[in-house]
Amino acid sequence: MYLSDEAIKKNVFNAKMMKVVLKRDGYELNGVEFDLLLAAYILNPNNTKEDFRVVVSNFEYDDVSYLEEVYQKGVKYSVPSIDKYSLYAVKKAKAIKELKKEMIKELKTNNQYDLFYNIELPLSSVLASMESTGINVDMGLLHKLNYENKEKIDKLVLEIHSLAGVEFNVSSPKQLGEVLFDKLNLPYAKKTKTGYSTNVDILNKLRHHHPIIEKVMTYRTLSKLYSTYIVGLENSVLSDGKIHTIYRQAFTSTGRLSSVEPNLQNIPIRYAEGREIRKVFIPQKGNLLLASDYSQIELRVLADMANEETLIKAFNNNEDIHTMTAKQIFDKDEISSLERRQAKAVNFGIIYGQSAWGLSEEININPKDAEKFITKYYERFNGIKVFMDKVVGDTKRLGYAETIYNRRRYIPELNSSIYMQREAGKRNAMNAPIQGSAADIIKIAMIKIYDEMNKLKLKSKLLLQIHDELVFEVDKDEIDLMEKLVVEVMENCISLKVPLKVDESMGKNLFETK
DNA sequence: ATCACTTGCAA
DNA sequence: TATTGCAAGTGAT
Ligand SMILES: [Mg+2]
Repeated sequence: MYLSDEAIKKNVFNAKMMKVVLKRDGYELNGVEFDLLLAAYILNPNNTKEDFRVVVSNFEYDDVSYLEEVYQKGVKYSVPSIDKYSLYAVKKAKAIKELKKEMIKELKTNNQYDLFYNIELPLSSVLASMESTGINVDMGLLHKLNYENKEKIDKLVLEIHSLAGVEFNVSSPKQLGEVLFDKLNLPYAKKTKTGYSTNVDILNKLRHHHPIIEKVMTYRTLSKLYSTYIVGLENSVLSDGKIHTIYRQAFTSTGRLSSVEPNLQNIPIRYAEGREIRKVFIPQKGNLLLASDYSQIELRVLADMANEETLIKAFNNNEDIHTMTAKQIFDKDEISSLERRQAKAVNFGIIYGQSAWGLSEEININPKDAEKFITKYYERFNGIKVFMDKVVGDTKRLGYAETIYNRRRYIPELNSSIYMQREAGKRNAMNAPIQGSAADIIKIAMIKIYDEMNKLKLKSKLLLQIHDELVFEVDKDEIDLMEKLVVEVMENCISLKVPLKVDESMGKNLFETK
């Protein structure tokens, strides 16, 4: 009753975790009006630890033990005695009580109370529900993929040893480097801190120099899939047959979420072999999966924030943005697929604050041409240029960059005496408002969708968030309703100078949704 | 055990 | 010398 009573207000540290743990034991937690973890994160997302003591230390408060003291480290880890834990709990409660007022005051001073109270706090309930629900997994298929991949990898290793004329650990970049560049004397030897570089860019250049290269590349692909996505996911399935990822809500410096144990925000999709993994993610009986993703949300956010006329017009006319960009920077009307690809890279680069050199490396052109593209881009999209210069200037002056919803990222590196750090600081400053505002927007959409689904007492569930995409488990009786509801809310949850566009796709597994 | 490093997966 | 992440395997400590 105390826990579930909305009218009894609670002040806590990490409401999301509390809700998930309590739910597991059959208790509901409602009425949270202050979460110190979230408040501290909003006040400064660089302070990113989840240890209570470490967080409050940033507010000059030290009368609480470190987690390590309460639980011990490593093998010595143990559940503390009741007395020890009680003291810890009471100290935490006291700290929350004492810090609450000044933290809320600071949030209000910064115009961040709305972000705290109306976005992050309600979002913690949405995320708790997503974590508790979990996503269903086809264990049989996962085991089958395990067997098939193991066989392929074993064969590849034998072939690679034979081609090398020596047995070695193919997974060791050190040993592989020595085989390729010392024993086989292949070109493009490039040093890293610890030895030769053997990453995919290097291997690609070596493709036609020796038949071992192709095999090594296939080995890399398959062993990545095997270790991280087949064995890794198998080990993450709980006794309910589901995977329950944990979202870190108070961690990234831009305001994005991240996903751990396992990370469900980096499931393969770009290449066919890896994409197969997606077939193991299936809905519960009587449901389908619905994936809804924002189209070009970061460029749309940029168009809005920079008030860039040409870009705004293009989005309002629902033009293909990369083709439009190509027309502008190449000064012509007919755009080849290569030119579109290059323009797409430029658009990406703009969001990341990329240099001409970086762009040239990315799309294999010479730095001079890359420089021309970028110059032309800023000429044709002058609003972007003005905006980026303003962001860097403001950030240097204020110490932080900010999003549409006043989320801050402090960037002290901008005043560093070291050139590289200053340059990195500029890129961080240019990227933070874009990536961060996109994160704000999808968070708002999640809250509104979750509220609406509860109001309508729907059986469907929000399962996953992948930065610009939401995945739902949709009851077969609610398909039409959910398709409409999700697009409607995602596209209209905020109003920018450009429309937001959402693509939806329904399927029997995560492979089919797209 | 823990850590730094390299590599590769996603938006 | 492109942003934000997580995690596996190796090899050193
Ligand atoms: Mg998208």
